[in-house]
Amino acid sequence: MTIDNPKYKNQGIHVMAAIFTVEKGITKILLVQRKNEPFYGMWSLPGGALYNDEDLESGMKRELLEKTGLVIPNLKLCNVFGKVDRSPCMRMVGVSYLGVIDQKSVKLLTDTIKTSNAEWFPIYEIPPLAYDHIEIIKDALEKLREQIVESDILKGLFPDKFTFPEIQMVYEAILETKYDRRNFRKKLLSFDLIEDTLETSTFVGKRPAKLYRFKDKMNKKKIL
Amino acid sequence: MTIDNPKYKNQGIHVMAAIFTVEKGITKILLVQRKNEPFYGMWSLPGGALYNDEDLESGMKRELLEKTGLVIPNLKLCNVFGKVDRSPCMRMVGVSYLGVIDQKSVKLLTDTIKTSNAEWFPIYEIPPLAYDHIEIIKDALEKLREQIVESDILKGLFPDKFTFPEIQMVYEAILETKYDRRNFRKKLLSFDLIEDTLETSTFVGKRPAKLYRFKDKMNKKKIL
DNA sequence: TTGACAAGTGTAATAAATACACATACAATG
DNA sequence: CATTGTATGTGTATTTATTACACTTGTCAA
Repeated sequence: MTIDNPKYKNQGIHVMAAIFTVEKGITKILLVQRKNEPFYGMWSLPGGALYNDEDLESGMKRELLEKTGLVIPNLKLCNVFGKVDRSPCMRMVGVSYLGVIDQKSVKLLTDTIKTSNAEWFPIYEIPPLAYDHIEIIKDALEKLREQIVESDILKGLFPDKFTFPEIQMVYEAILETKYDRRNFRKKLLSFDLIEDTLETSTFVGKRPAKLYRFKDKMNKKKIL
Repeated sequence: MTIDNPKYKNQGIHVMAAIFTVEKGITKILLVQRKNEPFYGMWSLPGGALYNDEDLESGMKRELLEKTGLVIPNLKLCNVFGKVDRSPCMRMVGVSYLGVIDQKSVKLLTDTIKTSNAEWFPIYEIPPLAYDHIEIIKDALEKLREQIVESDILKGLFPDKFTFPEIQMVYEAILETKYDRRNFRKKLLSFDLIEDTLETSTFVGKRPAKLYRFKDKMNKKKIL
């Protein structure tokens, strides 16, 4: 195979990040506003073209930093989008990443070389998006819902310590359900993902809550 | 972004298929032998470069057909491999697919324009492979083990009818465990994936077994 | 008809998931 | 300083799912 064969020419790889947060019980996603054609002025997932000399994940991290200023600790490969017509200019295969972060702990860049804005949008108030990004978000949200069960992806939201009421609220927001306090605690502890810090949150005027943190190791899920 | 920017030039997409079968209790994978540099003479997963004018999955199907003669009914997107140095010539991002088929029901092409052979290899007797294909197989096998539980991916092995002893043997081969006959039957039926055909296998001289088939619809898995 | 062989089936014991209510720690107030 | 409000923490009984386990049935061949 040679680079000069027109069958293979003009291909590129696009990396995009679906970064979620939960704020006051509302699940939100990070979008940026485009400053260039195509899709000038429209909102889209942060991302861009992969360079030749960088790994996929490095490219994703660079793009995220350039367009939003964020560094996401727990970025996970999510999916591939390969329809011929998904990008109007050249042939781009899209690779999506999934991440979670605490909205309050970060400051977004709101003007960069390629974007004129960056904002968190509630997942039920997403504006019209560039490319096939709305499909990519739907897919990423599904994956997020699968992954918060028995994975440490929520470490992005709680890099440090958290209380049970806090993390339960996040589960309920993302999965759109309510759980019994006692059963939720029992279940989450059984996953062996988190541990007691022996500290308590000295806090708002009610009974203080115990503080937990994510463990380093992960547990294996058994099948059948 | 423009095609002339050298940062983005010389990228390509490689599609590869990890096609598994089970024969007499042995899990096997389909490999082809390369007829060209790089990796001349070595075995590899069937696959090749994506054309500009085809969707990812179409490209995968074309490559599979060209290199092995196979048409796999239930091909599933598996993973993406994006390390810079994974291909020695130009920058190629790899996309893997996962499939299952009945070895007995197909005839492999053993000489094509790019390959000099195609063979089923037991997963514990895989020869040295081109590129990072051994990693891709390990990953695909993990995914296969996840997917045969509560998905219809084994439809590829049993496009038509099958008996419980037959399908149990396949589960046991892939997952490398043994299951109790009664419990296995109860479990598989509870997934709501298969149905009784009301026929029996008129067969080898022992008690005839009932025949089942995969349903068309699938069931949803609940989380937490 | 009888024996060998693999297929079919049900139930008891154990483990997991669910439903549910009261006690406790802090802070603000009288 | 006692009382009240509020959100946190905890245990147990019930139901459901999983696991372990043994005998009966249909066909072929002797």
